Amino acid sequence: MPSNRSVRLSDIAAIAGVSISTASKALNGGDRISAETRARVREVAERLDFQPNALARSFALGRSRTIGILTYRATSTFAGPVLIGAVLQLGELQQASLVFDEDLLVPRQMTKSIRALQARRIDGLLVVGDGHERVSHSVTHHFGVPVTYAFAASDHPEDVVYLPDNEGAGRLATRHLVEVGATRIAHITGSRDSIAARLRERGMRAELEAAGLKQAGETRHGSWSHDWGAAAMSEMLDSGVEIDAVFCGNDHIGLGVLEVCAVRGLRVPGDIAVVGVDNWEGVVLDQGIRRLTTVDLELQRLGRLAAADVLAPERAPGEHLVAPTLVLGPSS
Amino acid sequence: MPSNRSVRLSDIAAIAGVSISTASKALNGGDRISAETRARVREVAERLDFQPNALARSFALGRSRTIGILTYRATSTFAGPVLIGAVLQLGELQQASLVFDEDLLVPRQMTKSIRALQARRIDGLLVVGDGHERVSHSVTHHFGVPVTYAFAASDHPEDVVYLPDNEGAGRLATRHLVEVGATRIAHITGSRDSIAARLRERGMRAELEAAGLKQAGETRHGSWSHDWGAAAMSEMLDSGVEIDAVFCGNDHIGLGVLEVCAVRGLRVPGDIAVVGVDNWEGVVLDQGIRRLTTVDLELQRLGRLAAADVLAPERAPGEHLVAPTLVLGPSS
DNA sequence: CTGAAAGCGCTTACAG
DNA sequence: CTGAAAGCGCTTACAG
Repeated sequence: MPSNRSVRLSDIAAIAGVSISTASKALNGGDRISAETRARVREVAERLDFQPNALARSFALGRSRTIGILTYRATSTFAGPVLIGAVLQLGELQQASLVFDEDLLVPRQMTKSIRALQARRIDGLLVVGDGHERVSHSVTHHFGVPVTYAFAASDHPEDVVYLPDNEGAGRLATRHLVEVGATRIAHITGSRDSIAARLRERGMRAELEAAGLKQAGETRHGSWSHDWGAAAMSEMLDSGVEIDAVFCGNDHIGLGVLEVCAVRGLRVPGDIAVVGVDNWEGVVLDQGIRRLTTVDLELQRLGRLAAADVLAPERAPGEHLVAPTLVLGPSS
Repeated sequence: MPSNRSVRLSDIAAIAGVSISTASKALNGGDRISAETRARVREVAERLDFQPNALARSFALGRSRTIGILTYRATSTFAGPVLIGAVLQLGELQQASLVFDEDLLVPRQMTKSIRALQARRIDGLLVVGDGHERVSHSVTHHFGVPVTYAFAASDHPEDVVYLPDNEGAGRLATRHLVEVGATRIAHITGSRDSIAARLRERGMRAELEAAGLKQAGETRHGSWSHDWGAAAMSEMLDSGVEIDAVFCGNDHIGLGVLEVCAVRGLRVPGDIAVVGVDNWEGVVLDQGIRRLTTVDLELQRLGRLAAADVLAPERAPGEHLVAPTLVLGPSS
């Protein structure tokens, strides 16, 4: 029963026999107050289950405890986890989220969203993008409150930006393959134009070099699909390149590679070890059974970190890369 | 530039040469006011880009324009889209979301979340569950504001509940198969204990009956996996049951079925038409190319509808089923 | 139709 | 250490 619907600070003060200002200080921990007064007020507040009216508090302090979230395609496969991580993190920090899904490149829409967010007196703003491939116009200068970019590259170098560490993902996958004994590692990946693909490849190269290894064959660029993975793997095997592992640019490609291995009677990981990227649940798990070793870019955690950053007392400008994790499966 | 940071209603009033109360009435559309006064005030407000302080407004009206969201496993595959739909819908309605992810069955956690939400003076509450299989304890009586349940069965019959129409999904899939000419429709699905599985099957039965058809063979219950789909399909074909279509309880099963068809040289949909359920992007799409006809339970829309319901002036108690949609692919 | 005044429930200098 | 008072910026009866 919500019996405390209307317990006010003034009630607490009256019962404790102090003024409202003293009661306020007692509860909020100011310093010029006697220990016994504080204890008495707190005891009364506790007993009456006092919950300070958040509306009045916000009004008095000028802080809304609401963070704006400006999203571009919130429903896309990869932006979804970022958004969910953000709203969960904000909730844990007792902050509400005011979410607008807009295309940051359309000035008209932006203006409308920006005005609405300003009117709501948000305490900070989180911009959630749709990955590496798209640069967002910086909106930081429109706001007098902290702005953080998550999963979005901003065009302003002083902005605080959180991105997945795609290069780190390539390093992590490759180091793992080296550690399980692979020495002839091939690479099949997505579009040549993709920034993420390039970064993952670069990470692989760095790690190969560190291990004193050479890449097996040339990188095969194509699409991010199962069919491309299968086609490229077939070609590669037919070409006679000797390989004992494949680092795949994403999970779909990885599954295509696995399929070709199965058809050709190659044992995985005995003959060929395979690692993907994304840890995309629907792709990589079949009713809880994992089919592929993969690298998780930790997008939900990225959302959480970026959201917490908006409220952090100290914020460092520039890019923050979120460390990926390796998820072991039967393919390595 | 946020030059309007401190334009207040009193500024507008002063410039327009009216009192604050008159200015307020002019902007908020009260009736006892002259047309010219209203026009003049509005013109001034427009010119100065006046944005009423949402904090003051909330305080005066006692409405926070914030909706609480109580989630159980917000990050699960199916609850995610519901949550995203909800926060996007609320944003469009200018409502902030205060999200707590808690297990509704753990009283301790609940109590804490409920108190925090009450303290924030939320205007309404949305409970987001994790599907049909789990019944949530009703929390409605803890709140003096509207409570709606999304993707969650409540144990109180008067609660307002939004659920996917699993029976409708079974009907929709079956009707489609009938319409494309199937007459011997088999059913492979998940666990016998699953409520969703039972409802989908019931929908199929109803539609078969309506079409004057009999199900081909018995329903095969197993897991929701690709491997089960393949195994069950193989068995079924070996058993000699004549079939020209399979209604699959989910997409993974559907893909398993497709795989067996491919191996056995059965043309899809020429020899056998296949329909799944879920429209799970990673499963059913390969880089934009669809592999399966499926039924989409419209979970994101469910989240939107439930969120809008919290704020609706009239709310109908009981279950609201959200209509599924058919998504055509190459398998039917 | 218009405006003076009270009220929403806190916080925070400031005087005592 | 404590309390009276002003202030946060709106809305809303109510008197005129």
